[in-house]
Amino acid sequence: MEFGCEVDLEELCPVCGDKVSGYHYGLLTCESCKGFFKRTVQNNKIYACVDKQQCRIDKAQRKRCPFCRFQKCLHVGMRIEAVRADRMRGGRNKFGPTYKRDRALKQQQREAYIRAHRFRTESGTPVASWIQNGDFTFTESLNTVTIQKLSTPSLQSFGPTGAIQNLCSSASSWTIKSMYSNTYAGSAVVDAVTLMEPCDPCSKLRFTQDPRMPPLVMEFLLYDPDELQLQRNTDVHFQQELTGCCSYRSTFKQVYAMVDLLLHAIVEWARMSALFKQLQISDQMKLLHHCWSELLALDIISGQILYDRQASLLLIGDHEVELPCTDHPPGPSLFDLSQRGQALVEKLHILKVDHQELASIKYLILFNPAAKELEDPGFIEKVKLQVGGALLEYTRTACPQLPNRLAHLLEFLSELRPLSCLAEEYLYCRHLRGEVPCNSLLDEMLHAKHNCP
DNA sequence: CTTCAAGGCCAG
DNA sequence: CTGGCCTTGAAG
Repeated sequence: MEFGCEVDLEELCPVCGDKVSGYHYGLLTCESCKGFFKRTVQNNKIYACVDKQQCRIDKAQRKRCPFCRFQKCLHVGMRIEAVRADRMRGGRNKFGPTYKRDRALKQQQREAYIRAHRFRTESGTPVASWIQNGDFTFTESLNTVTIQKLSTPSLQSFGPTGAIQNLCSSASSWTIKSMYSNTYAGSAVVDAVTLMEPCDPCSKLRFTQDPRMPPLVMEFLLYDPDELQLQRNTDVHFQQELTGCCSYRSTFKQVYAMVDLLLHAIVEWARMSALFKQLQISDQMKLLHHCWSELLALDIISGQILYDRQASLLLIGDHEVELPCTDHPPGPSLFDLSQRGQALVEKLHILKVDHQELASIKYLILFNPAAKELEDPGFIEKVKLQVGGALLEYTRTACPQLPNRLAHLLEFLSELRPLSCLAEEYLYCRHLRGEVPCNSLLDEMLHAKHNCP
């Protein structure tokens, strides 16, 4: 109420743009499209388009072509299987949890918006101007996302769908899980809470002055752990763990300790994310097991970009590890890895990538619907699209002279992947030789990848 | 108990 | 056939 022109994030029906009346058959739609979809499916209706099957569907014209209207219903993600074959009334269906998460996601979006609003108002930026800029166009990606790929309306598919199966297995060793219950007592002694306390907003306030920064990107930036926080913890860690450790193997011991420390930071960072919290624990683990090496590689590369870490050295602050070139066993060498990493660092330097972009890219890596056996890939896909949309919005406004900037960032991502695979292979080779400390987070990550078929 | 997304009803 | 409003009933 404090701002008369408060932008209401009121939803519009993704089919026709009319006012939404609630969740119907998988997503927020208006009452009329709900009824239309129900009638079509219940009565097995087959429509035909008299034109080119690409009629525009809006509130005024939605009655004109039921064929295209139904196509659009399917395209935006309305679910045939949510129409009950037995016509039973009342109660709840299996989409209940999906609706709940979607609501939470939207709530998160609203909060980010309000926070952004407050920052901008406090920093004296006229509010009205950026509201008029349509700062929230990226949220449209939520509505236009195709949840289910249905090329043609198939009205016969009423049978049990089994689309979401409970494939969850809890057979692995779960160091992450123990972190989840706050009883982790592994080798890397890290106070996980202090590691991830939100950064002092003032230190990043200068970034929030830009009135056009998408709220989601600002949120990512504000909650991105910074170098000082990591360093504080590594100081403690190294004093405790590595004093007097200067034998020839200590270099690798340090690498593993550092990797483990970074992995802890990564897991904690993810866990603190409001978007990530919406997922079931099993999906959280699957995502982390799937992308840990990419996030690790990105962390190391980001350190060089953002904090100008020395190129030939690894990891954090004062605890840099010198790379030996005499790394002869089979598999990739640390030297190879650093060479390839360096190439990517160069690339990011040329791109002049900034903290906002790096913080957002981490979410693109984390929310990867390609991770295996996810319970709710649809939600993860949605988040990915949302993050991508916010990043696109950000790059467009921050760098209007480079309209293809997002494509370059995504290209970087596609090049990061093979590097992270190589790094994983490297660590796995060393793991096979018994060099990776048991019960470490790294140990768990390597097992999760290589034990699962 | 309340919620809210299903199905049902019926004037237009 | 449409779409606004009503009834239902499992989940929380």
